[in-house]
Amino acid sequence: MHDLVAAVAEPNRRRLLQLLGNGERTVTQLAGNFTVSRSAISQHLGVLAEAGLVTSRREGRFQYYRLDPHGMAALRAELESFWTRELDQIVQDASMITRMHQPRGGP
Amino acid sequence: MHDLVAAVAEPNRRRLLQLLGNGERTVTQLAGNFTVSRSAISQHLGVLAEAGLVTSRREGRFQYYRLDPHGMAALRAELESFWTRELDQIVQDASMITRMHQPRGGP
DNA sequence: GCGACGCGTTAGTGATGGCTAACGTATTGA
DNA sequence: TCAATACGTTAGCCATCACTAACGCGTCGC
Repeated sequence: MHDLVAAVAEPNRRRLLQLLGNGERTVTQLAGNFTVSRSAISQHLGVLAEAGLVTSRREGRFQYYRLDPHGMAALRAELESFWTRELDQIVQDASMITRMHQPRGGP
Repeated sequence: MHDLVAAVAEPNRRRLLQLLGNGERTVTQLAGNFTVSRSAISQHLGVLAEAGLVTSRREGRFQYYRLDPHGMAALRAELESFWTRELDQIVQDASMITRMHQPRGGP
């Protein structure tokens, strides 16, 4: 995977990271939350590991995956370096317009 | 493109959005910042337009592209909904560790 | 009208992605 | 020892991607 952002472009992988936000999980535990096969999840975890976003630990038959804080920090840094002040200004304009079109109690 | 985040997974497209953060640009103006062909840039712009992140306006021979505030807001919302409090906590742990390893004037 | 310009579109190609099915391996409990 | 469990790996398939080259179309200046 040529890019940290590309690693989280896949929705299932994003969901995996969110699940791992609650702590260590085994592959089977994680796979229980998806409709795709356990093999697919294992491969997604491999991608996330190669990207440095997760690490794993062996315990008996179980392979526990957890988030890698360094990798996650790097991802956050890359996202923030992308999201410049200019882009933020554009979004603020959008919320202005939204409020204009929905004057009562917008988000 | 099946996903807003996937639309910005491509580095050239991220760069396009950043360039458009400075205001409207023509295709040739944008393409001047890249090594790939103008056709490639045009296709990337097409992807961004289909994702609702940019709009375009015709003026004579020139096609001006600009950011779409609504789409950019949607992208921001999706990124923020992904980046939960749990993930943020993990990253804070990482910065703690970083400071422990580089005690003097870390980022 | 005519050539130069700005741009979109298309065809084609090589690479990559996501998935399933099947197999292999280590571990556990009986 | 044997079956079940947990997991990785592989092969193979189909879809999608990023890109270039080539063409076509509208627009502008002359």
